[in-house]
Amino acid sequence: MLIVVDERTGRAVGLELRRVLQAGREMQAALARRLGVRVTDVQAMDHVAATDEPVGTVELGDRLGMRSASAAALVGRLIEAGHVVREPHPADRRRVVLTPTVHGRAEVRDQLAPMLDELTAVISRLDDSEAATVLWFLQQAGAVMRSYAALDTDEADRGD
Amino acid sequence: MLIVVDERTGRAVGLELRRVLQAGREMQAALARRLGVRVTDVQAMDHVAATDEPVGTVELGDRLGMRSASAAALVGRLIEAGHVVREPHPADRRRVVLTPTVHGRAEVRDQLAPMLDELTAVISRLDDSEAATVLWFLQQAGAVMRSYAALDTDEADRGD
DNA sequence: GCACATAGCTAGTTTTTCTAGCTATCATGC
DNA sequence: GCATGATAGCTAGAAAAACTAGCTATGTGC
Repeated sequence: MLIVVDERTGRAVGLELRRVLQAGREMQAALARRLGVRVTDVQAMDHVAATDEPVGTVELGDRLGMRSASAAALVGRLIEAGHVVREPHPADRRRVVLTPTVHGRAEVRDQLAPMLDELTAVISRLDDSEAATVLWFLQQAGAVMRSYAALDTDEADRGD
Repeated sequence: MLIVVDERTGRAVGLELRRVLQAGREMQAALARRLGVRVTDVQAMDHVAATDEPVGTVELGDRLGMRSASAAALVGRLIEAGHVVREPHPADRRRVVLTPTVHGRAEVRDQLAPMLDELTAVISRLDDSEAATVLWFLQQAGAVMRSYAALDTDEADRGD
């Protein structure tokens, strides 16, 4: 077995990733307070706004760990608040496509702007190869976590 | 102004960080399902188990973005489920110190073990200097997000 | 000692999520 | 082409969680 990172550093990286996830939660809690909404709603907006492929009600619920009925209620709230719009899916008439409104997108962006600027500043201190390393790590870590989450979906089908 | 990372790569790093935070949420949602508890409870366990300094009821609530009353109820649930114990703070008699039980810690660890192994494998593919870069970035990103969250606490004091 | 802030809790209310079950649409096998 | 089963989304009513308001006890600063 190849060990290129000494054990202590490896532990530190893992721990720091955990702390980043925690910090992300704290940040979202703060954002939710500022916008006057619940944490769930902020998380939902993040998922609606960030994905390349369109998100529907059930998909959104899966990602947030809630049932489809709860997700439907959540989407209703977001629509009523004017944060997202619900449109029919072009190819599948069962589905809907959720898209953030200009207003919803701007509200979040305005609140996060100072933090995103700082984050950009941090990134800009990396040189090209360092940025590539960080990018690779984030991709790998994200993939590992997503595959763990996907495993659960399969098990849920068994209905234990 | 010094730009060492080209704009496209910088954007990619920021986006990937966002995706990691999302993946972290999905992972926790999956973990919550497997353990048969709510997402909030898993997040609470994470904060109770991970910090160097002891966490109390109010502090826990702050990190999760909830009021102290809700946090007290949450702690009650965790205690009743046998996941944490509540002990008096050694120096401040107003406070309590929350500590995960052996049982609670083991339950989470068992469920996460396969994912943590994969994560360790990813980290071990970094050489020393790469790991240092990743560690630095995670520390910086975490700090930025935490300081954003802390800002909110100040504003909340103004009670607007 | 006194005023004020902080940690934690209880009680009652509001909000959110859940379970159960329904319709409509899609995918598959015959 | 049409059953069969799966999937996306929704409604209704029940259960759970978070909220507001307000309280006690302890700590902090004058």
